[in-house]
Amino acid sequence: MVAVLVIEDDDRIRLSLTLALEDEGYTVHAAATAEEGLLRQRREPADTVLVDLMLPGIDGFECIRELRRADDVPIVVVSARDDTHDIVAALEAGADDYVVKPVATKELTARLRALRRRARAAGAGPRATLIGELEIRPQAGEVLLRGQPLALTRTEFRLLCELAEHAGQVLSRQQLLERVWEYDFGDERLVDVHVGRLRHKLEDDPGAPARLVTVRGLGYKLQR
Amino acid sequence: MVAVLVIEDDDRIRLSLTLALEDEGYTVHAAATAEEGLLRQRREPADTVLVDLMLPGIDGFECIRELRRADDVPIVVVSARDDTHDIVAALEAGADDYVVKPVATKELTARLRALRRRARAAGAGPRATLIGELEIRPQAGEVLLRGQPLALTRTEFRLLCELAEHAGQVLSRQQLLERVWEYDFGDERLVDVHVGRLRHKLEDDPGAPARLVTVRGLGYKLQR
DNA sequence: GGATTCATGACAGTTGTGTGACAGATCCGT
DNA sequence: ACGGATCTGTCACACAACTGTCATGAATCC
Repeated sequence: MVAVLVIEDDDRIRLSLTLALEDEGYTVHAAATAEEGLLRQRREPADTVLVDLMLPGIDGFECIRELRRADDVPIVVVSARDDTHDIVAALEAGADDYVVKPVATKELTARLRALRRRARAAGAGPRATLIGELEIRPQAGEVLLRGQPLALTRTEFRLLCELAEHAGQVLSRQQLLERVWEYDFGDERLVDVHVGRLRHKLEDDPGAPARLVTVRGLGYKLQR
Repeated sequence: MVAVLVIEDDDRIRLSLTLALEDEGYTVHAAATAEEGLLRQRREPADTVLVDLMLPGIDGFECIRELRRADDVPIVVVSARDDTHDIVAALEAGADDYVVKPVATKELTARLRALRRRARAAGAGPRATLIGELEIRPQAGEVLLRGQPLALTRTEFRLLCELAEHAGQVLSRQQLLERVWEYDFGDERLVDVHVGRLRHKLEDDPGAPARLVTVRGLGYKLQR
């Protein structure tokens, strides 16, 4: 299931894009503002983003830069025919491609396919996600707590990613060893140590963990 | 036997979905309201849920969020063709996929198969179940009493699971020893002690047990 | 009333978890 | 290549939580 995020303030254009893309078999996430689109992308990342340049509030350029900050999801800009200057600026801001209004469905889907193929060839990884007050950006290799970046080591980062991917579920030390360290056997206490170190960085009170909790006898769990 | 829960208020659509799915070999749990569906899913979890967005009382979105809270059962949304905004909202609420009315049986079963395949690949575990006011979530390693988490030890948790799996039936001390402790022999009084401890955590008045009752001469039983 | 069954508090041994110390590995700038 | 800083994995110890046993007394049965 391929998902496309459409950020477009004009209701009629947004709806027509949505229907056209759905007819082509895409799952469409629609947003009327950059803010809404960015939030949506954080919570449930699409595989490609289609963004109009003329938006109320945060404009298209800023929106592109913000999307880029999280990961390298392919971005297609939608612009008016004569905005050549804007198109250049958008590509500079980080967009990958553009289409001009009025949008021809055939052309749009062709470009989306091309972009996705390129992205896949480049080996696209997992997308950024938000869990509670934690934002994880695998591409950028960074984690934000309430918007503030956390300085995590690589192991801590991978451990957190693994826990985040199964947020709300308990992961055993064995599972974590296998997935984070790729050890098929080994000392499970290793996990404890790194969990402890991670807690010092992401818990307000490491003595009473609220986010990364221990489930005695079972393992660890990242609260949703 | 694969079970699908269908939550749909329109009698005709519900019936037609039920018949279509049964023809495809699914076991169908049908519910006309979100309340009924949620209850049903807790008591007798299906492998996939099909939910209409327009429901009386608790609406489809809330219903999706509630289902998600318990476990990661695949959820498919059924919506009217032009509810694109609603579809987006539903996916945001935690749905995995959607189909639009009128539902084509072929498409529906294809999507169900795809979802189930994905769920299996992700290694789905046992589903959450509800017994009276008790909710057991094996994946999250937690038990809720009226929505409040209970701090159970591992033995207590396993004992409760065993009793829950046969809720309403009496289990002898010997059976519990074998299944929870994997002792083929041993002191049956051990069970008494742990039942007592469990009662302190899940009975309102441990002196007069209402949920975990003893059947003198036979064993213990968890009330449905 | 005596026998049986069950509930419970106390207790000691066991297990599970958190953490600080440390030495080797790795990274990085010079 | 060198030296310092950071990171990683191991270990030992402390402490808290859990477990199983036992003794005692209450409830129930015959």
